[in-house]
Amino acid sequence: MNNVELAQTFEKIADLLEIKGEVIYITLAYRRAAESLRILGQEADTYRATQPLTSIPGIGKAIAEKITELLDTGKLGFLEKLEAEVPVSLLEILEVPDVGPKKVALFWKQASITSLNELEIAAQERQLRSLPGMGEKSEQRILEGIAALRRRSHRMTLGVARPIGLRWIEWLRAQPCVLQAEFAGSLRRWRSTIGDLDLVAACEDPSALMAAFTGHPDVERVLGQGENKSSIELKSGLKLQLWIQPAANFGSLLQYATGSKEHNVRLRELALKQGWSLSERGLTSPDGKLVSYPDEESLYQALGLLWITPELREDRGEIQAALAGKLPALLHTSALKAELHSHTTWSDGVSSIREMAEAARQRGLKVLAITDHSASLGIAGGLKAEDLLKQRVEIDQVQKELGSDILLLQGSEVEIKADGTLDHPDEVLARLDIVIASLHVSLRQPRKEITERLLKVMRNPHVDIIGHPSGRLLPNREGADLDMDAVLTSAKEHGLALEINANPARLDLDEVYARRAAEMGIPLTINTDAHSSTDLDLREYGVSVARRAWVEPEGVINAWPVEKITVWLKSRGRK
DNA sequence: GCCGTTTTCGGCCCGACTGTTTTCAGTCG
Repeated sequence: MNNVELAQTFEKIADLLEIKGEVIYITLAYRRAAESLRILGQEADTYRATQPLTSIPGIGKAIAEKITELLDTGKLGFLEKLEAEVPVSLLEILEVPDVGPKKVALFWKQASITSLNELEIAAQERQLRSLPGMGEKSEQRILEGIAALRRRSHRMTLGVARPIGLRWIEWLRAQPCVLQAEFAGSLRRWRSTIGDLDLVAACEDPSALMAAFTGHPDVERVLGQGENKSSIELKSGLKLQLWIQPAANFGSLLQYATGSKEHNVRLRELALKQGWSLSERGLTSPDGKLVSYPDEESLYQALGLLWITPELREDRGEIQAALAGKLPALLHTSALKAELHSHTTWSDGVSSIREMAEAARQRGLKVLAITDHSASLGIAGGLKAEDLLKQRVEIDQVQKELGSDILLLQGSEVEIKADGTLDHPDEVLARLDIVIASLHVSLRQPRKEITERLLKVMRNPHVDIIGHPSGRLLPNREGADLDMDAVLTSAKEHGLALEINANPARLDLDEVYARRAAEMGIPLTINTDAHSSTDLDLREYGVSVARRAWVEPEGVINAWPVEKITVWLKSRGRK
């Protein structure tokens, strides 16, 4: 059982216990443990070989025993007993918006409803309104909720959400009373996928702004409307929330709406220890006096903290670090000097070598590696060995024309074939300036097989970088079922670099393994995998992964001085 | 169920909004 499966098991336990009516803090403990496992960056099975599971935050004696049972037997007696008490099909009802554990228990115990279909029929037949605490409106809301659930649009990638968020900010700032407006939530934290869009505004006439918001022409339904907070569903299915506060309190509001929820909980606990109570309205002193904060910096400062960049606000140690004055010095896009993964018209790119080089130079890059696909990736027009010789001539020519402003490297993104061999023979790889090996096909191989396939490639001394290691495609296609512990260990052993692919549909390595890799001292490389010159602007998405992974500039090859990059390549046997 | 520069027991974040209610419970973020 891997960490994701363990986490899902504990989330299921939490849901079932909540419906059962267990004390809320017990369910919270299971959820916290699940999250800890998700971000561990090392399989629990490997972890326990060197240190006790109870050293993981949020995991104590009871949950550690359950993990051990799951790892050793694949089963959990506690869960089996629980499932015999609480029907698992109730969990699908829990997904309905505005239906929580209390309502689920009510439907189950008082109306014998145990599935989504039964709930829908009962609502259609007007049987729910007679239950205690229910009425006509609640019944209608449940029918709407079921419909919303069925047409639910899945999470968006960051690359889709950012332009939408920016347009809404523009709209907000154009409204008459608005003094400040930002997007908040997971979009501001640069999470790789985004569910709903959270917006905040400072405005002295909130009711007018709320009316404009809920009356926007793109609105399909108004989900809620109040003085300080409203939420809408657009015709596209996207949900938006808007919070409004006076400008004097914009910092508290922005902080609150940015989250994450877990970060905010920790922050409030910290405030409480210092005798304050924290909310989106500001800090309340023990004698009930409310203090507002116009910006986030002053709010964090009031709690004795350095300002924490939104990317770190996930309750992964950032508050302790800020208290100790030891926040990481994170990477900025402007620090990137190199792009080591790009495609041109020689394979499936749309820009020429010259256009790519010019675009890279304009963006302040000092190194550009041209890494077109290898032959077997037929769909991408991959290059054969003889094509590489011809391409080298063109690269040399462009290099001569552009002079020393930018260093062009000839590389290849070599296909890792299903049997674990590479698409070019070693003598061809040896002639190149840099080699990326990537998985594109047969990603569904069983864990053992696909891990061994990748490890075999990593042992080849002519491979410098593993491109987008998992092969995932956001928001929906899972990556390969790799044993990442083994992959990271091998990268460390062979001095290989692992890529953080900056394409918002990839962001692969993800932040969990990027953090682990950096801790292990494995060099990371942030590349856009550009298929056009404008794709070079995707660098900021890759940087966001590194930032969320606490990676500092020294850990990223692209942020090294050019001389250090060439020294690294030489150390790998490149000329 | 977890955790400890107040505590190994007794705490564990906070407010807005909705609907059903005459003061509050449930849900959400």
